[in-house]
Amino acid sequence: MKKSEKTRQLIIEKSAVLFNQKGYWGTSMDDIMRATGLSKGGIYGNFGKNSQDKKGVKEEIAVAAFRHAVEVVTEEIRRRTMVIDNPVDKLKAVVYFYKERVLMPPVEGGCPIMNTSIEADDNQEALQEEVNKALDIWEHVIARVLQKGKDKGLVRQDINEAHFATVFIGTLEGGILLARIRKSALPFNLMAEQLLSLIETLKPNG
Amino acid sequence: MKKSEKTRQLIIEKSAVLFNQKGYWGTSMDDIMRATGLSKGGIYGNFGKNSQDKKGVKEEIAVAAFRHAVEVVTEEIRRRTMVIDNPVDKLKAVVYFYKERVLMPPVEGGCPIMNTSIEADDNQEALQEEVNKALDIWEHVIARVLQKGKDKGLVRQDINEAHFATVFIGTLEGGILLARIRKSALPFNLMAEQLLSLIETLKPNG
DNA sequence: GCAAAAAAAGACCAATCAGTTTATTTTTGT
DNA sequence: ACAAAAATAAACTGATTGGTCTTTTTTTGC
Repeated sequence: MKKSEKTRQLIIEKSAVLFNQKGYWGTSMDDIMRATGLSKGGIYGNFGKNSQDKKGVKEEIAVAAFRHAVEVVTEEIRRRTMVIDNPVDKLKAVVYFYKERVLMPPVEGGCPIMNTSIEADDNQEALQEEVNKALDIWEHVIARVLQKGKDKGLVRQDINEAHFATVFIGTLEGGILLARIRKSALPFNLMAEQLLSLIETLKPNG
Repeated sequence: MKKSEKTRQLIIEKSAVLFNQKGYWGTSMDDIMRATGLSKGGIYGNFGKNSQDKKGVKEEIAVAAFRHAVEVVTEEIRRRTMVIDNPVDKLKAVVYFYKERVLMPPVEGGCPIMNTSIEADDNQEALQEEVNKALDIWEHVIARVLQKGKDKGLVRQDINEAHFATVFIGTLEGGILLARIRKSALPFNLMAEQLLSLIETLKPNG
């Protein structure tokens, strides 16, 4: 790994936390310099290289940081759920994961999808698109789990996987939002209760 | 009504939209000047009056703007629901309202509670507190509707009003978030479906 | 180990930030 | 209608914004 790639990674990792905590407009290049210990040259020398001009380096970093933040979260969830075979238990494990971590999220600041989507300006198309991509992936992962469950006869055939995935994510996000406002896990736990009942209804012969 | 009060109201109304759309850090005093057609003097002359110095006028406006935005939303919902007596139908009407308005919200930019809570910095205690107050009121309103329903025998006695209120709001917010990311009402409608079923379970003798 | 290339430091830029101040206009109470 | 008071305009402040540029240092390929 070249030096520049290491530095790039450092910038991405440090700024991912900054952006997730303080938002895009609340984070300055100076913040990123301080967090990485780099100078202007160190930052601008590693970003904006492959584009005609360096206008928009901050947004370029924000996009890379967002991708990284999502990757960190998904990786932690993957670690927790990959050992679980049963699709119903797998989904429950995701809920349990969030129950443990709503107030101590993998990336400080909360859910990157929620934070980024809400703050992303209309002219920040790149960021908006990244958010949509991340959501697409999430929904597909859940839908695939359900499909496999159907194939094995562990999930009812009349379930619409895509629709279930949307409700699953929406309920989690709603719970995360309230828990963060209240600085308490209780609101999330109430949402989780609903979600766990909903997951139960996936089982056939119920 | 004195002139200054009219101007104050103008500033609050215009900046409520700005803050809800572009966020606190994304909105500048210049934006507010342009939106109101006022100069620096016009803005700073009407805010920061009752405090020792004028440091923090922007946040003072943001707090007033947030209160106003919440008031606009609640007023619209009140208009729609006050004619409904049955508590179950009343809650359903709230869901219907959001179904119609997720992509055309009373205040452009979406739900002020969601937007403000996510962007509000840790040092912006005033804003955080306003968000919590607004959420308190919302939860109490819903809880009171449920309590009245219990009194009339239209709602099951074993329902925890406060908990139900939290799940109600959380599900709405989760739906709003996804709908706004997708720029589509579909995700909200799926969440609304769940919520309407949940509301049905409030009925006794079910 | 050395020259070429890459990376980083840091001074610098114009633009913009929130906020202040003074001069002028408008509103107000009489 | 008029004087006092309130409201507003607009020039100004110093700090900070994202980004550029030149110089120095470090890494790289041989």
